Amino acid sequence: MEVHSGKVVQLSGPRGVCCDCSQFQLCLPLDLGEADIRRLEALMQRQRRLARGTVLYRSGDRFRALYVVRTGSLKTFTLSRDGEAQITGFHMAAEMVGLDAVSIGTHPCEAVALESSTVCEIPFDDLENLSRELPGLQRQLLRLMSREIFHDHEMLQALTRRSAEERLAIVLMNFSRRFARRGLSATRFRLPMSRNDLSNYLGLAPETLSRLFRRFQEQGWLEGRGKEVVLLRPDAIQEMAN
Amino acid sequence: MEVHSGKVVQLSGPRGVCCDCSQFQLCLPLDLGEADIRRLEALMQRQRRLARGTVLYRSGDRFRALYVVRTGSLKTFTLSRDGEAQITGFHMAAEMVGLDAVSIGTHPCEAVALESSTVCEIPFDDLENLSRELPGLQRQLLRLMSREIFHDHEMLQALTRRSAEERLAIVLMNFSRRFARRGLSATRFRLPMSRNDLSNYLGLAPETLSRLFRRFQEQGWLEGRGKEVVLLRPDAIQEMAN
DNA sequence: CGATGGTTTGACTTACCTCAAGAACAGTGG
DNA sequence: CCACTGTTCTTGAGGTAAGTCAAACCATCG
Repeated sequence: MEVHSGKVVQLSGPRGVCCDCSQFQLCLPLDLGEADIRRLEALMQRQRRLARGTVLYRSGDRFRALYVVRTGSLKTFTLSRDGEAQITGFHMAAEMVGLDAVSIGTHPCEAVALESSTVCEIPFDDLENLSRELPGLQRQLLRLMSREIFHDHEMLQALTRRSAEERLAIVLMNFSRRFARRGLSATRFRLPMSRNDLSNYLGLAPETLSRLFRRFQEQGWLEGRGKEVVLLRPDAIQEMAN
Repeated sequence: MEVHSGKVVQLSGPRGVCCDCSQFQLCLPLDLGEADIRRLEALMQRQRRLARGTVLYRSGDRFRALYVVRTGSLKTFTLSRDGEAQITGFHMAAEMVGLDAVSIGTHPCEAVALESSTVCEIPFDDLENLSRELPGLQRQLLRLMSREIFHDHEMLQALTRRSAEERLAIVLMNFSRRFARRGLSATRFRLPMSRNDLSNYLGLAPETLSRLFRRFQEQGWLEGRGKEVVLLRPDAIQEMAN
């Protein structure tokens, strides 16, 4: 699962923030020369600030760029014919958004900031051109997409074969891993999304999710007030997630 | 959804069968010179025959090649810790298998022939190298992966927000479209997989699926004996699938 | 022919959803 | 700092879609 290996490429952007790639998955496993770094850097100059609730792109928008979350977090969701939303993913710092649009040229889902966030815009045409010259970059791009597929398959498995409480355990451990990857605590973190969003993502009613949180607390597995969560028995939760 | 446009590249393989690309999604939208066609062709020479039930690759196998289904059909599925299978997809002629392995270098799922089938093997390293020189090929590769993500998201939506009968309607129309795309009848076809596999894919108990088929027949929407299916009211089924 | 595995049917159970009503919370403005 | 309003979250009661279990049925196929 972890593709984070190899030399870390440190990029410093124009304002010294945008292109600090120590977290950004697209650069990480690359081993580029100074000149190549500059070129990749050039693609990532454009940065956008998003207030909570801001739409990054809408379903149906023309696909022009991929985005890397720099700070904060986003959710992506599809809207069915009758306006029902289905959340397809949450995207935290260092993660990429928009990969599902490459195929059809328009965004099949909508991306919205869950909190005040910043994202880095990468024009796709330019990225594609550059990746033609940098084999490592090309491979990494494919890897990211493949990883997305892999994740979706895990999610499919979870949503069909697992009980509600198993799903909660799975998603909790998933977040735990993603926070840990960024050097944050694996047992004490803040879920950036509402209970509603989370229940939607898990294919459950909000009421069911609420009851599950209570049950987990009664069992002494976690403590949570609001969005803050402390995992007291990560081993037990992991066991449940299997 | 349909990326099938542009000039059709006709390739004739060594035995005159392997590389007839009129159906193969990787070549379709390309506009290549004679020399390039030969090179792409060269990647696809290796063909494998699979008897029903034959394993193409196992979960955990080192990832070396992608496969294109030439005839017959395959299923792919993941195995959870405790041996439970979750079918992630059915793959018919002209469709590609193995894309989810690019990320981690090993196959995360297992591929098995549903009937006597043939597949075309494409060594991934070679494909990657060639795609560096042929921009159209590179883009098409990304597109295929993105389409897979798109499909998975649709599936996620179906499995969480839709009732059992809606799911059946969705999958029936999906197959209908895929058969039609290959020039076969959209209303009269043979489902290559067992009821068990189909129910697993839809996240339902086999019994539930059986009852659904009966209900659809009672309503005069379809007729089916065994794996043969005739859609009598595709409009109604489409309506249900929404 | 019986043996094997897939499929159907019926009776019963249950995990989760729905509905409805409070409770906690987050802004907003006084 | 406190009302006030709207929103999100929790809790309870009751219903139902789909799962489970068990048995009968039906195809292949040696």
